[in-house]
Amino acid sequence: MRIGELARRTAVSERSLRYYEQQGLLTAERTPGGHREYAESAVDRVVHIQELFTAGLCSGKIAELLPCMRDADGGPADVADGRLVSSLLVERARIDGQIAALQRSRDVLDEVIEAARPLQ
Amino acid sequence: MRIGELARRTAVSERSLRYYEQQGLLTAERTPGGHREYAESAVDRVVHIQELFTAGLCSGKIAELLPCMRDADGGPADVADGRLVSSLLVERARIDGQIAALQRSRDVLDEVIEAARPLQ
DNA sequence: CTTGATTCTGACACTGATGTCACGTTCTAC
DNA sequence: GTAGAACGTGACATCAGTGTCAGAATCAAG
Repeated sequence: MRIGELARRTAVSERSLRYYEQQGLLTAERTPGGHREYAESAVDRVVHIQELFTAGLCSGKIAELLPCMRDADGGPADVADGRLVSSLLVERARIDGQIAALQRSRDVLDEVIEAARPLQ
Repeated sequence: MRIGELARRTAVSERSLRYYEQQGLLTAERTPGGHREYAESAVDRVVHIQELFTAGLCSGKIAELLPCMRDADGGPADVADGRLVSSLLVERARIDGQIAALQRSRDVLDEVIEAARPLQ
């Protein structure tokens, strides 16, 4: 499929898809004229990329991580080395902290929302 | 206490504390010479602010929210109106989605980390 | 009073993903 | 082959919080 369709199907802008490619997160064949031609599996991959971005990983980390992920079509192409694992452990701790902060914040929001309920 | 001590006790830079004040998130008395003098409760407040920032709220939303929060020293100074409540419900939904994404990402990380375990 | 640490304001830089615009090329369907 | 949609690249802008620096003023202690 081409970039327009991929953008539509993933709800990610064409701009971002090109950026992902530039960062080494996403690859595409090219038509003779130079247009990108994506495999079907690109949809899943873009979803994964978005999730990891949402989780606060930067593109560099995602680029290291992706080859080690079990893709929709097949097993992982690579296994993390020690350096990557230790950096992933750091990310994992950060994510845990962020989940905790989000839950606390959600509780705060709930409290404020609940306090306003009688007035609604 | 002064800004240096507050920065030390909250592990937030002086730069950020001044920024919080500029955004209306934090207030301070001033010495005759113009130096900021913080109340003891500022520590808790900064912690709250940081949590909300971590949760992805922008300073504007935090500024609206803070007066409605139960502070360490006393009840909420204000109650959210309908407009604020509905915007908080949007934030809440966003936070829920973000927690879910973080958990999925953490699972992905765990999978990659686990796959590399035998090699450690 | 003097000295050194702290604080003040203001300005500019950065980060990193994304938006947007310009201008040229390719594709598709008639 | 031609019109219009879709795509290509490159450049610059944006956001929001934070870092950093300069130069001046204040504070606390000797």
